[in-house]
Amino acid sequence: MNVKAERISELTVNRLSVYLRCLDELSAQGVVTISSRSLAERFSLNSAQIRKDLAYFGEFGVRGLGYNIDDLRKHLTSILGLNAAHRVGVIGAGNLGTALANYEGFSGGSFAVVALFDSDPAKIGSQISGHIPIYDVADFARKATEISIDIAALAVPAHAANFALSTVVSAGIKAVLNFAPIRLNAPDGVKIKHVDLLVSLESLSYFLARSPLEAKAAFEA
Amino acid sequence: MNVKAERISELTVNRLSVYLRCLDELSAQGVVTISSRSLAERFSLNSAQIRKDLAYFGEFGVRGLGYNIDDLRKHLTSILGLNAAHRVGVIGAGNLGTALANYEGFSGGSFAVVALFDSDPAKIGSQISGHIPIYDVADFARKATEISIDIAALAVPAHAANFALSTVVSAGIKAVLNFAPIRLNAPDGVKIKHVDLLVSLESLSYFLARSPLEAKAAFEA
DNA sequence: AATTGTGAATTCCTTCACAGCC
DNA sequence: GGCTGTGAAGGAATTCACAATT
Repeated sequence: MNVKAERISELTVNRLSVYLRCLDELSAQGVVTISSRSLAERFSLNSAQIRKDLAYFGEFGVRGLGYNIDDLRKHLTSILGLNAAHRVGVIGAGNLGTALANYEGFSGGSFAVVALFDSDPAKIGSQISGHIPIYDVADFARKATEISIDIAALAVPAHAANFALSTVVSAGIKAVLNFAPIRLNAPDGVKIKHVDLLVSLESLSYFLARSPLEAKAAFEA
Repeated sequence: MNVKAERISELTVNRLSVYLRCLDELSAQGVVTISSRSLAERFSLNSAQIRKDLAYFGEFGVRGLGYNIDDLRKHLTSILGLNAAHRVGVIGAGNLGTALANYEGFSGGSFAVVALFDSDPAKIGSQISGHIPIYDVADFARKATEISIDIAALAVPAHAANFALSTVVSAGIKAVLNFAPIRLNAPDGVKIKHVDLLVSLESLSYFLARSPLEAKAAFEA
């Protein structure tokens, strides 16, 4: 599948995911073909960027015509490893963990939250939405094998994140989505993606702090 | 404050946020001084990166000694615009919106969710955790002014995200945190940050799909 | 004529390496 | 001696621009 030996950058992979979602929507609208230019316009990207991103993996387009949407969707789905559904285990059955378990955005089908794990005896044994079980985090390794979890989401406070990480890593998990506002170091062979709300908010705050010029302009307008 | 006229990259700003949180922790532990090298080790970064990031804004260090932690915290807090608390309005009072309203990670104090907005009459008028009100999203502009919202978080399904964006933008909001899995285009003067769980998960999926190769390489080594 | 795929050019980001200072 | 601040070098990501193709 990976035609070029070259290492693919994370930025490229993230964009492929964005492209795929857009293609899904276009396909649902009955659009058959799209050019890199009109795809690029939807994300204010350069069209060469899109062609380069795709060209790492093969020649999916037709010169003069563009890309066949359903064909490209199949390729991207396969490249991103989305043919088989991934089974996500969430560590931490608090507000965030519960929201993840109920998140409708996953209904596309490639990801399913199959269990939550907590250390609170009051939560262990109950279920979210009547069908997603909450297990004891101490049983993570056994349950993860049993129910084939391949991605762990850490939805615990910062002080518990390192322990949660070592729990899932020693259970053999290779892919981790971390929501705790702390930088975790991935052991070799384990991929961690950080979703850090405080970084995002503080970056917005920086922008607001620096835009008095624009605010003033808007005020005078 | 911004000594250099140069434009600061988003990557730099994100890192400043990470540095600040680490400094807060060190300060709580009673550490007084830190060098760029030992700070860098905590994030597996290059120390020159940290010095460069800070040097955009001033000369905060002392040669031979490093940085005074409390001094640097004050500077970063000010640079990031965190002296005054930001008031966040959440559009969408579903699972995600509710989780945001209850999120303990904000308790640092710089951000407070002050209201939620929804279009569901069954939710409007009630409160989250007994103190955060849910208003009609149709009243957003009025309420936003009334309760001084300066950041909007979009916690709505993808199909509602564009409408939510135009609602908050026309109310004068300049900073938006978007959780909907769709790329929104920011109008001039408005900053949007995307928190896209599907992109993160699909990127993990890509890694999992490609790692048998690396596993094999590690085995052969 | 339109659009891809891609080498070359450019821009942006990171790292090196060292003068300057404590 | 140790560490910062920074110009220069190096590397990565993006954009340009055009030959190749339908």
